[in-house]
This record gives sequence, C-alpha cells and structure tokens, in this order.
Amino acid sequence: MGLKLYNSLTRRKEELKPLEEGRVGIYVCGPTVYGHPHLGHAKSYVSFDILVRYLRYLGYSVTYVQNITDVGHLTDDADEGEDKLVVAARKERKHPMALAEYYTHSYFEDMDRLNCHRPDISPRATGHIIEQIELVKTLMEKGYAYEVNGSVYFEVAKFADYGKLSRRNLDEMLAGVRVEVSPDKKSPADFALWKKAEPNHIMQWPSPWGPGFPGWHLECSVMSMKYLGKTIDIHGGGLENQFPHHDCEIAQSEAANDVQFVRLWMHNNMITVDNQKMGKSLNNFITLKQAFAGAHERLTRHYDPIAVRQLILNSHYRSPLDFSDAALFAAQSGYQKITETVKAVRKRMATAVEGQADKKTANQLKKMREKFEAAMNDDLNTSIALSVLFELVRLTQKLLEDGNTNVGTLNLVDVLFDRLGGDVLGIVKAEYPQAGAADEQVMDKLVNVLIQQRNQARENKDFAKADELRAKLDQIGIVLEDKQEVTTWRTK
RNA sequence: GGCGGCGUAGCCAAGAGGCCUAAGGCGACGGUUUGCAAAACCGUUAUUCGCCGGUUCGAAUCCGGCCGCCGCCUCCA
Repeated sequence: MGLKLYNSLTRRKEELKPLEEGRVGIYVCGPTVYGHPHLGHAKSYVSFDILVRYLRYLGYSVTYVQNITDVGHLTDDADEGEDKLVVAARKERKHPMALAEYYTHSYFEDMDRLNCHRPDISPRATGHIIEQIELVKTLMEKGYAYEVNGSVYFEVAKFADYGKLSRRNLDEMLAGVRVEVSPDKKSPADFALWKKAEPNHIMQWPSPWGPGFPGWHLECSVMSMKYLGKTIDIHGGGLENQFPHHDCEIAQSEAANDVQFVRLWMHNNMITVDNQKMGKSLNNFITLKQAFAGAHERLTRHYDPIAVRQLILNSHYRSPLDFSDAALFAAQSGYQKITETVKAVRKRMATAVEGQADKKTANQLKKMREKFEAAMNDDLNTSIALSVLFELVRLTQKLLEDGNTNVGTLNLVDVLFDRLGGDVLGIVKAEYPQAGAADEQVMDKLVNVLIQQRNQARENKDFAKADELRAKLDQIGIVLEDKQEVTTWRTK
C-alpha cells in the first residue's frame, strides 16, 4: 500500500499519484518576513518537512518550493491597506528590503535549528514582479480581470469554481463581508491582482497600469507555475490560508491556464497556547528564539529546538496543537531519552563482541519498520511513528543491558534509528558533538577532572565531598551518572 | 449570521464500528540497581472516551439533541 494523504479539495484521503512517476513537485506557502518566526511557523514547516523527508525516504525525487513573501499583503482588505513590511520597516526605520533580508535570515536560522531541510527553491516575491505582471495581463486578455484607477481586480463572478476549496459560495461570502468595500470593485468579493501605488509608497514597480505593486495572492500562482509547472502535485499551507488565499490562487491560475492548478491540497492545523489563539496582543505570542532561549514568561526553562520539533510530531499535522510549558517539558524529556539511547548504542558498538545480527531481534526491528511505514503511509501519522521510535528505545535499552549483544545486532538498531528517527522524523542526529567540536573536547576534559576528584572522594568514602561536587555541577547544569565502570556527564 | 473543526487518564496525544476491559510520551507511585543519587529496567496509574438519547448482535468510533472550546469568513503558518 502506498502513501495516502488527506486532500483538502476532495476531503478524503487519497493515494498519492504524481503526474510524473517517481517525481513529486511541492509548493508550500512560505512566511511573510516581517518578524521573527514563531511556534506557528514551526508547526507548519516541520509538518511539510516531514512530508518531504518521507517522500524522499520512499524514493521519490522531490522538488520542494517554498516562497519568501517580501512584498504585498495589505494590512486590511480596504484600499487604504498598507504593506505589512512597509509598516514594520517604518517602525524600525529601515528600508523594507533590509527588513525582509534580516527576517529571512532569522527564518532560515530557526528552521535550520528545527532540523527542517531547506527547500530546493526559495523564490522571493520581489524577484518575480515581471512574471506577476504577465499573469495579470493574461487574465485581463481573457476577460477575468478589469482595471480601475491604476489597480487591477480579479472578477470573481467570471470564475464559476470560485471558492471550491473552502466550499463557500458568493452569497455567503458577501453576507460575511465585514470591512469597507472599495468603491472601485465591481463586487465586494473581487480581489486585487495589482494595486496602484501612491507616490510616497516605497515598494513600487512600473506596470502597464502605472506604478504599483502586486496583489496578495499573485506570487504563489506565479512562482509555483514557474518552477513546478501549470499543474502541481501538492500545495501546502496553513489552514487559515485556505480562504481566501488558496481559493484566489486557484481562481487566478486556472483562469489563466485552463488546467487544474493543484492535484492535492494539504493544510496543517493551528497552534494554540494554553488553549488560546496565539496573538501578539494576548501576551502568549512565543517566537522560536524565545522558546530556544527560555526567554518568555510562560516558559520555565530553555528548550532544545528538537524538543519543539518532537512536540509537533507528537500530534497529527491536521490536529490543532495546544502548546504549553508542561507539554514542551514532556517533549524535552522524551527527546533526551531517545538521544541518550542512540548515543549509548553508538558507544557500545565500539566495544561489543563481533557477530552476526541476532535473528529474533532482526525480526522485531523489521516489524517496527513496517509499523512505522504503515503509520506514515496513513496521512503521515507521526504520533504513531514516534511511538514506534520509543518502542525501539525500549528494545535497545534491553539489548544494552545484556552485555553479550553483538555488533551486528547493534548495527541494525543504529541503522533503524538513523533511517526512521533521523532521515524521516529528523530528531535523531547523525552525530552528537560530545567529542566533536574543539570546545566540547576541552569541556569534556574539564568535567572529567572534577569527576576524577569526586571518584577519589568516593573511594575514600568521603561522600559528603563527593555529593558536594555533584551538587555544584548540577547547579551549573551538568548531570553526573555513575555507570558500572565509569562516570559520565551530560547537560540538563 | 455563514462555513468548518474539536472535547479521550494529572498533562500532551493516537485511535474513527468488533484485534479497544483505549497506543505512545511526560508526570506520579512501588520495586530492581546505586554509598546516596542519576540513568536504565520491571510494575501500577481511563471497565472508560463532554452530557443525554438513538441505530446496531456490538459504538470512543455512526445518527440526533444539549453543553463547552477553537478556527475561518480581514494579513496571519
């Protein structure tokens, strides 16, 4: 059985059948770079990272495109709307492009720490103004768009399928209109393809309709078309973008090209913080940098970025995830357990007895892999996939307790950790820096000096001194563990 | 007002008609181990899935009602 994914368009799980066998093109709505990335970004991009990783694990050749929105996006639906980047730039007294650059770096930095693979292509909206103008021209030629006062609007009434993704009809939408409607529009539901820029507007480009800037939804249509073709296999994004953003993308693209735009739509659900929507005004808005540093009043400690990743994988991408310090703390503990187990296996491999893998164990491992794949094939059930990883942890610890477990067996275990925990889930690392970087080596030697002193005290039965040393190290975040032969250390 | 989702142990969270007297993680408690810890291991921790009815031989899973929470309809991952 192959991979099944839930298609928001048909509202069913469907077997993935790419247009071109063995190759998958994916477009995911990327961030608007006007602030540091937050927990919501993490949920979305970790979810799609898992999709890409699993497809590659299955042997697909994947082209993963994720845009960077560095222009557009009015702050509201009325004509008076201002570009979010421009608003933020004015606050920080920087050029909008400088700001976009700064936050683009911040975005990639945090995604790297979450161990998300970089997209194959990260196209910028400002780098595709020409293509966007071309698409607007096409839509005007085909009669789907009209110009008024230097702005161009898409005439929703001309596109019969409008709203097919979110399953809304025009009447409902009109009844729900809450903002002031531009007098230029023929219908309140029409949306802007190109906006006229006032002379003092910084971000503007020449166009057949005068100076202006592209509308909110245009970039995704244009860039996905440019890099993945007129029909793409998978388009992903946050649930909140389903309407109007994705429905507008469909309208523009299909009106222009007369072919299906996206075969399979995927939407990840949202994050709440302590059961409330995360919002800047609610004092529960947590950026990833704050979470990693523990620099937020709702957090009791700093968290490993991979613990954040693990918390996200603990639930399903289509379920809402409630974020809390307690939940993150639990994820951190679980992650530590996995990490320590993997490290222990790798260490033991150097000293374990030679031999072929034990058949019974090999069989257990094979079953785990099958269970893991079955879970992932069922619309990426990472929660079950993760539980399989914990089964592997338990089995591994038992194997490690048995001093006779041979290298062949341990090697099979390590491979499974690498493939499932590493390649697919991205929570097991190929290498842990304990003995890697120069600083780590110095640190290791330093702590070992203290460990020797303490062990000397223990031999002398001076437990008061031994405990004092341990307590002092504990205070600075170093935990000692007395194993059978040696004492090891780790950071909290 | 319209559209959609959710409510499972102390916390997070899978499960979507019989394999469920409900995965997994965290926490807690008891035990093994330890100088004491930590780590690890073993065991215990929901006869029950918001509430009330119904369908069915059988429901956490389907249907109806009620209660509570959330998202979208405006930029937002």
